[in-house]
Amino acid sequence: MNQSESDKFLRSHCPVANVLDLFGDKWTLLIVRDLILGKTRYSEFAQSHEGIPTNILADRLKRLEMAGVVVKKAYCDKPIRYEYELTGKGRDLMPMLDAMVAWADKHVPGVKVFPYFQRGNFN
Amino acid sequence: MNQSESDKFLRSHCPVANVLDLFGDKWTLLIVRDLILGKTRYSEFAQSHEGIPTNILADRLKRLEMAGVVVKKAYCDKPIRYEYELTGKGRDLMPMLDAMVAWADKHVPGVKVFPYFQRGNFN
DNA sequence: CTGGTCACTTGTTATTTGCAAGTTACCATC
DNA sequence: GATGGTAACTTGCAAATAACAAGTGACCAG
Repeated sequence: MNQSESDKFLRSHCPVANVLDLFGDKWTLLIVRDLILGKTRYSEFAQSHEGIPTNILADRLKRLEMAGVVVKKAYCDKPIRYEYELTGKGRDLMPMLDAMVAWADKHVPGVKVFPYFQRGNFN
Repeated sequence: MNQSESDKFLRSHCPVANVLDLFGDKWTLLIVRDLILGKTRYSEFAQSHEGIPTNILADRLKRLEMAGVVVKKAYCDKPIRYEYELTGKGRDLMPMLDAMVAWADKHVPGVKVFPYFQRGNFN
């Protein structure tokens, strides 16, 4: 999708709205979180505690790939198997996740911040 | 809602998942954005460029109020009219919005960062 | 008493989600 | 070589959610 094409579907030129167009749902950023935590495979994402439905997972991975946030590579030829990893664009989401973790840590009772996300690990 | 009650509905103890349970949709953070930009009334939120449907707006304001992110006050008795404003918990979302703005500014072509959100205005 | 504003609510249709099951392509064991 | 298992998906369908249009109630102004 080039810029003029994608422009046709922009809700607005607001940066917040544009982030929400890609990440504004209950699952997409959980996949990004898993990628940051070192997971790379479909089955690993599917096994995360929140229990993402597999059709949603496949759809979100496709969208993230199209958006250039992740890349899909074959890690095995026979049988063909894939792994996913964050691009630079994807890794640049870390400050956003960091801010989310900080907010939840302060305001949501009962959350457990896993070590990787503890404040200071992002930059 | 007390903690034991809310715990029953937690998808997980992950901070990211908890933020998404409240803000993981296409509209909620746009209302927060508008509040940060100084808007306070239902009609002002409804007039924002993205065109939020009014039933969604009413629903999201209710959820934000229940979550303690905004407070609703009468600014007029006859006829009774309300205005909304962010609580401390709501203002603490600013680093998250800031990170979203920074990401979009860097990675989404065609976004226009309004002055209030320019890097350095948050703290 | 007619028209207009504000803050919603209601009804209906369209879209998205959630869940279960099925598929394809292999490898490993009996 | 039949049975079972894993990985990475896809498909079908019911249920939940969202979008759009219209309606409501309480006022105020001319």
